[in-house]
Amino acid sequence: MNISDAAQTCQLTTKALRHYESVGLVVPERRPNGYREYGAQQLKDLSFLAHSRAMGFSLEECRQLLELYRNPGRASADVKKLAQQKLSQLDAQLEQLHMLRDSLTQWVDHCPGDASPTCPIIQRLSETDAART
Amino acid sequence: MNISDAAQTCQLTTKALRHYESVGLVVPERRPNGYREYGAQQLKDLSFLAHSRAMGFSLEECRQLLELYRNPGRASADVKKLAQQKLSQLDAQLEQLHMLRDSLTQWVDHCPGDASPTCPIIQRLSETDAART
DNA sequence: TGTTGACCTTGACGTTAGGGCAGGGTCAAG
DNA sequence: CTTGACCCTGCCCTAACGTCAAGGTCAACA
Repeated sequence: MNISDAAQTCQLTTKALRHYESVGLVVPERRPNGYREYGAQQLKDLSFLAHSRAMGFSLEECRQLLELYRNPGRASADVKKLAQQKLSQLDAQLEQLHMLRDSLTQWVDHCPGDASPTCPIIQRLSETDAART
Repeated sequence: MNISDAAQTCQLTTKALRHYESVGLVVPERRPNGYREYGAQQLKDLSFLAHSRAMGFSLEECRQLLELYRNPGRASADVKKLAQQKLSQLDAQLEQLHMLRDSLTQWVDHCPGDASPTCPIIQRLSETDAART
């Protein structure tokens, strides 16, 4: 299967597929004319990759997941560990973003939003250092 | 004030300050020897920038905020609009991350985490396309 | 047979917001 | 006069591709 068909099948772009090959994640065969030939196994790997990426895993994390996916002798504990790591990252990120959102929401609520220059948002951002809400 | 003192004062790095200058955000004077000289206004701008960055605004968004900050004739409505845009982005990102976290949490909960290769996480990631939780 | 248009190849550069390093100039203290 | 702590510019690096350019290949159609 050609690269663009493989890409469409797996909901990816041709550029992504070339990238995955360049970093050694999914390496297709080559036909005599130099065209990439994606086989059934590659297509499965690419789908797995696409789903892993969609779940927020980085390419390096995907590399580890893919290794486990390909290894029938894997231990589910290893998979779980990777997932839990990602979960921790997600939680940390969520906490951070929540705080930003809460602050920003308050600031927006207190901003008149009219033609006057007085604005609590600007004031907060310019405060040298003090108790900030 | 020298660049490293300015950086320390504003909780930034010298590299960041040089970067902000290179993109025209905060441009200090130069002394005869070529050293950057950060004045009171630059320090205020940099603090404002640091706080804006910490609130999740991109440098381009910071550029607009800085423009409003510097302009005494600004309308708070313009500031509010930028903040609301950022808020929308944050909400969208939070929603996305929440969904990821919820799915991942379920998958982790259902993974035995032992030495067996059977793992719902791997299974979910390799499903060609079906109803996924 | 020739030619077009759609596909494929590689390679280089752009993106964000700086980090890190190399090579070299400047300054203040001892 | 030297040493160490600064400062300067410029280049390459990050993640995960997107975009563009120049050129090779292929299948169909006149």
